[in-house]
Amino acid sequence: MSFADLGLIPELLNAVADAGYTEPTPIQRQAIPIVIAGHDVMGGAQTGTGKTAGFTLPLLQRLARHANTSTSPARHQTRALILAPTRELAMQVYESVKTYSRHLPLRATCIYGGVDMNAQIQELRRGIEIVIATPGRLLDHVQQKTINLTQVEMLVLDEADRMLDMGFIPDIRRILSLLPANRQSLLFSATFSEEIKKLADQMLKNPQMVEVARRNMVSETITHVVHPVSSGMKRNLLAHLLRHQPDTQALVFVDTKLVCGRLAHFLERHGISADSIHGDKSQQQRTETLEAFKAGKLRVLVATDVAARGLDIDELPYVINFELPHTAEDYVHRIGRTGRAGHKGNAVSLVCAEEKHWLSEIEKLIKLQIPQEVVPGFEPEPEFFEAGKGGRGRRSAADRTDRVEKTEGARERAPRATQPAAGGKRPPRPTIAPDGFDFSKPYEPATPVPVVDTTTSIAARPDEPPRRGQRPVAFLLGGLGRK
DNA sequence: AAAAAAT
Repeated sequence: MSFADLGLIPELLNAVADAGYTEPTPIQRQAIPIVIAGHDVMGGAQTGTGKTAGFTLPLLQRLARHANTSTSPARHQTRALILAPTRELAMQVYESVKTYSRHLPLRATCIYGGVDMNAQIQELRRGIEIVIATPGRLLDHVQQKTINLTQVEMLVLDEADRMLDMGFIPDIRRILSLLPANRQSLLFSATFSEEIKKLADQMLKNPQMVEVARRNMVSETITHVVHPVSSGMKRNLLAHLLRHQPDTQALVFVDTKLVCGRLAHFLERHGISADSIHGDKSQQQRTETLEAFKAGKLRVLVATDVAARGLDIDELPYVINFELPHTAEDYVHRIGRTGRAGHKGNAVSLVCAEEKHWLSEIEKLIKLQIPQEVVPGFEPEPEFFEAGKGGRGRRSAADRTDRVEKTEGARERAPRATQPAAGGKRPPRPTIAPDGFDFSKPYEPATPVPVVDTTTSIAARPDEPPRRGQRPVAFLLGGLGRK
């Protein structure tokens, strides 16, 4: 089975060949002929299955039927609209459209927030057939009458479930009301809740179902592992793991924007090139950081769930859950950034006692018992191994205090600097960082990692998180505040 | 539970 067998026109076949693809993926085999035939599609595909090309190629072919000919009623009008939930995702679809449309006289542009509107307006004035957009900025253009959607022939809703989660429903409905009723619509979603079905009912006419096997929710080329660890030692363990895999890149997920930035700083201070990406960063920073990571200029990208879905990073070997996601579905999306297109991938999760509950939810969903490996020197709280304990529901203030003490205890037990032999060379002091990191540990990465002078850089940083001894107070206050 | 998205 080749792309030619799917009925694609030569211009598209050439573009596919230019991009180096030879064989269509299952979702492409299913979707391409259906879309070319003009049907609406309800697609149940995970990302990383070739979904984007699966709708981009036939969409271009439909538009190419009368591309910019003088007889075309919609010459240089917006004829296709693709909506995506995040800016990065929109950009990625745009790249795909650009790649496959290179031999066709069709123009595409990407419309999203966080950047200057004027450049987008100029671009739209040129006459653009294919617009890839996030909903908010698109509506902004609609309001300013800088885009006309009355000639749209094709609509794609990508990652529809995510759009729902993000509260985009009103925006989507609004956009739908602006489009001609006589159009072809494609809806892609990883899950099918009642709400998605409702949306599909309103949006699609006699849709054909396209679905890749449900059981392959999680790529089989991914190796999963859980490292039980106390919450206080997580970042040290992360640095430890990264130092033992010196040549690999890793995408590290955290739950909050605050932790995101701090963790990236922590890794940088420990000589591991890292940066962070989250929604509070400027769009320019987000774009640049992602580019740097994709280009291999950055070893570690610390991210919130802004990067959890759909992002395609070539041959990314490691996804690390620094914090376990609180829904099992998020786990599937996060680790879906690795093990793509048949490559091998590793999904590593650092799990403390409080997170055990989420772990069992995840294992239920992916129908897989994830092996647990305690890394020596980074043992978890004892309660991690106690059946039924850990993380279910809210914790009382007393519990929280207890947890802090346990965490501090774990730090006390962390390996101490070895005493220098009398008369021997003294290592620089202190060798134990305030956060408990032990610099004297005999790390021997295969290739040396650049060493930063952590003793001075830590002392010099005014924006450090609170030192030991202050933290329990904050925890206590938080606990009391709950009542 | 937090994050994402128009300003």
